[in-house]
Amino acid sequence: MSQRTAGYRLPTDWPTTEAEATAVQLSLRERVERYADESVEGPAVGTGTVVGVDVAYDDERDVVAAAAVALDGGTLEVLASATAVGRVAFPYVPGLLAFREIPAVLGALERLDRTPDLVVCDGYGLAHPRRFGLASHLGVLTGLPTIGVAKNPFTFRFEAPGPRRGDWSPLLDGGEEVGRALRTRDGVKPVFVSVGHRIGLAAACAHTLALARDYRLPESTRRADSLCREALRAG
DNA sequence: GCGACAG
DNA sequence: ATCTTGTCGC
Repeated sequence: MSQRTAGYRLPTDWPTTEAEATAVQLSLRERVERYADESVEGPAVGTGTVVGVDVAYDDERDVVAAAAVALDGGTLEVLASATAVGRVAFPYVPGLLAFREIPAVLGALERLDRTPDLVVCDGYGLAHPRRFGLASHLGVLTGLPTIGVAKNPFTFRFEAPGPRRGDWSPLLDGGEEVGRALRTRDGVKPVFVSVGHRIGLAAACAHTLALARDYRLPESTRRADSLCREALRAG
């Protein structure tokens, strides 16, 4: 026992400075469960409940809105969704995105009446300056399997993958492979996949391809993106 | 010191 | 992230 029964909760000591935030990352990264790249452990592809999370901001009003959308991993149909609106908890600082997004994301997950088999984040996991991006952080705080699917290569390098859907190339930080540039649509620019918690890199890419069946981005993040924007207007 | 920099 | 219409192309 002890996966979670009482909901997700935000640590009471949420950082307010960059130094504190960085220290938290260095500490929590020890708690990430890493699987081998080709590991078949973790959530099965094409089944179960996949949850996409995303956040939208209105810096004018200092308001943030998050959304969590649960999809059927096989049909990609929406099963349930939830949103949370609050105050911006941290400024945007490259490498510290999690401190800005996670408070609101946990609120939305809390209100979601489903237990995710996998959570898909809009951003990075392992592919991070300190190997502890948004997806890694959310995974550690919730205990759930997580992956990060980003739209930009951040500070990393990569050779263009082949032109077809499914083609990929290593995403590199120096000589270390921290993720993959994965083509989800023929002839369209790739997305950048990295593992968060309790999943391997090949499985993370397989899930991404299954979710990005009709568009470049995973259906989970597309639904979460539109929903949090809608919630931002309303809230 | 300068430039780059997930969302 | 966000400011923002139409438009070229399959």
